[in-house]
This record gives sequence, structure tokens and C-alpha cells, in this order.
Amino acid sequence: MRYPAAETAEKHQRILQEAARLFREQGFDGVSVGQIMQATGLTHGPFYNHFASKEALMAASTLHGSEHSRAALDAATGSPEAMRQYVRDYMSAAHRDAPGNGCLLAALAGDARKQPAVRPAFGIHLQSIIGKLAAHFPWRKKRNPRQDAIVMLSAMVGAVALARAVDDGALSDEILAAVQAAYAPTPPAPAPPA
Amino acid sequence: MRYPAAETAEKHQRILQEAARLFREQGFDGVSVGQIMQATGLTHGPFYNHFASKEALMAASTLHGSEHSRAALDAATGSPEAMRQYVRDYMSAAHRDAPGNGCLLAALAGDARKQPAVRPAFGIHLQSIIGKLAAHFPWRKKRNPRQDAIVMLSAMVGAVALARAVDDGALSDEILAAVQAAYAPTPPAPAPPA
DNA sequence: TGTACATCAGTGAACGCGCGTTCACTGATGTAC
DNA sequence: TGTACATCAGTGAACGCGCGTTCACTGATGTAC
Repeated sequence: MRYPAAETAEKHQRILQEAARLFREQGFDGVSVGQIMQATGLTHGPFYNHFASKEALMAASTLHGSEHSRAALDAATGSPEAMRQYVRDYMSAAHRDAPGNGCLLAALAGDARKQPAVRPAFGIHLQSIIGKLAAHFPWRKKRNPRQDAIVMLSAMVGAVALARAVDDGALSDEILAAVQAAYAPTPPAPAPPA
Repeated sequence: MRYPAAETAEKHQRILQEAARLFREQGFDGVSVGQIMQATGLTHGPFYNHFASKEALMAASTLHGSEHSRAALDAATGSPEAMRQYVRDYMSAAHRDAPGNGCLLAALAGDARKQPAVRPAFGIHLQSIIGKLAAHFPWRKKRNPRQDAIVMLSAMVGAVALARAVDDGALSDEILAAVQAAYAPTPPAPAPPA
């Protein structure tokens, strides 16, 4: 049957949003088109009214997740302390335990490698994140902030990926704590008001 | 038909070896049991004479790859310069472009997260690598070598994973170079004979 | 040493299953008059 | 404003396919005598 025209765009966004969450939680291959449509409250049929293929959805949902992640980082570039808090949140157990709402890079780097349709969007996203981190890098000597930003981002992404892959909870916590201590140590005393 | 008894153990090893290579190249879900058996020169049937299931092979091949990786690291713990060369090799384009012969952690961290059968072996491997790196960590202040080792390993694993996920060759090279420069800068002059 | 037979890894057809994708059909919405 | 009809997103059965796994069968090897 025909449906109110205004709902179509909203459903498109819901599919994108659920796909971005499920893909980060379970990987591209770990989620079926049917599961995504079920998460939006529809049957699998009308999926192809919105996207040409699962591959096209993977690419589109990567772009969608990219915008979300960049917005979160933008909100943290206001002050050095906000950037440190961003790193602390990134290295938190909460982020490790909720990949569906977390960083695209940490959740899908391994999958993106094998998905030609996703690689371009993934690269553009990575460039954007590195640029922002380098521009607001508040740590250590800033002789080469872009290099420092790449090393820090690699450590953050790698640490979260490893922490998620391990059953040993103590080891997982230790990995998060090590990178957090290296890049965003908790201040020894309450910071003075800026 | 019956086959020479000595060949059975050798075929078992060949299956493990091909599986370890293919899984790292294409991920656990990206390789079928049939492809693995074909790579060993057999049909898919006798797979179940060697392993109880694909899941069991994934776990066994992770252990197999773990031994291989640990041997490579052990060979580098002899001197600080050997360790630096290990890091340089790890951050090389050759390693990025040949995941099948490369680091288990960088190739399969994302996949291991979703495979309950693999997680225990993965964690044990990671513990072992961290321990060896910490014991032979030749860089910077050694106030907390284990923490330094975790941060370095996270950066190496994350950088290779990101470098592999990106189409932009210049960005990919830059990521590798940044982490290499941070942890194993090329010596400015030829090293004096030890 | 030579012969008869039991063993068992390899073969390849077949299974059930879930996947991505297609399509004839439905029926409330939006439009023409 | 009221009625008749064309539109088209949603429905759900169906498709072909590749997957992991099973199994009746094969036939050279190793063993018993």
C-alpha cells in the first residue's frame, strides 16, 4: 500500500542508523539484510527500495557513522582538557563494551580492508580524523603534530581492538589503562578553573 | 583407500598452515572449509578426519600462528638493534601487503572478537607478546616497560590495521612511517660494529 | 616369502540452512475531475 | 467538497547460491597366517 511520503526519508535514516550500529557490533558479514530491516520494524523486502544492494548500504552506513564520529570529535576540540576527556572516554570500558555506539575505526578496520565498496569512505574518514587530531593535539612537544596524532590514534584504535578481542578481563583493562595513561593521564589534582 | 600412515600427520600440518595463511588474508568468514582443503590439494571431505569443525580449526590455526609469531619475536630479542629492526619490518609496506604471512594480532583482532572459540588462544598469545616486548623494550625511559610495550604494540597493530583498510596509498604509507619513526627511527649514521 | 583380508583416509554426491535478491500482489495515500 | 482511480512502499513467498557438514563407497596399505 502507499504510505505517507514524509515517512520514506525517515525510514531511510532509520535503516542507515540501525545498520551503522549492527555493523559495528557484529561486522559486515555478521549482520544480514533481514536483521537490519527487522531492527527498523520492517520486513526485508523494501530494503531494495532504499538501497541498491547490501554493499551499497555498507558504504552508506560507513559515511553515516563517519559523520557521527566526526561530530563527537569536533565537540572535543574546544580545549586541551576536552581533548584529554575525549581520549579518556575512548579508552573507557564503556566504549570497549559498546562497539555499536563507538568508534568506526576500531570496530570496522579489519572488515573494511576486505570490502572494496567501503574502503574509499573509510580512508576519507581516517584523513578527516587525523587532520582534526593533529590540529588540536595538546600533548608533548608539537614538533610534528600530525605524526604524533597518527601514532596516538593508531595506539587508541589498536588498543580498543585488542581489548575487545580478549577474554582475560584484567589484560583487557590493562591495555586500555596503558594507552590512557600514555595520552590522557588523570590530572593529579583537580584542574583549576579555566 | 588407505594411505601411508606417515602422511596423515603431515597433511594435518598442511591444513593448519594453509588455514593460518588464508584466515589472516581473508578473515575467518572469508574462507570456506573447501578453499582451505583445496589449498592443501585435497577435496573438502576428509577435513572432518582432522578437525571436529571449522570453529575447531580456527582455534587450532590461531595457536599455530601464535607459535610462528612468537618465534619471530624471540629471534629479535637478542639485541636492541634487532628489536628496532623487528619494529621496522613490522611497519614495512611488505608486512602491510602480505597479511597472510604477517602478524596474527593485526590481521585477526577484529575477527577474533566475534569468535568465542578463538578468543582464549588470542588472549594467551597477546599476553605472551606483551611479556616479551616488555622484557626487551629498548626505547625511552624504562620506568614502566610493560605499559610502554602495550602502548607500542597497540600503535603497531592499530597502524597496520588502518594502513590496510585504506585505498589512499600515500596515507597508508604515512601511517606506517609515523609509527616507525616514533618507535624505530632509522639511525642517522651507520651503527658502529657491536 | 607369498597370499587373503581388514583397515581407514580420501572421494564426491548430497543434506539442510541462511543468505542476498526478486517479484506478483496489497491497499492507503495522493490526485484528477 | 465528494468520488474514482493511479501510485508505489510494504508484504512475504520464492529463487539460486554457497556454506558447513554427512555419508556410502573406493582401493592401496598394513597385517595375519
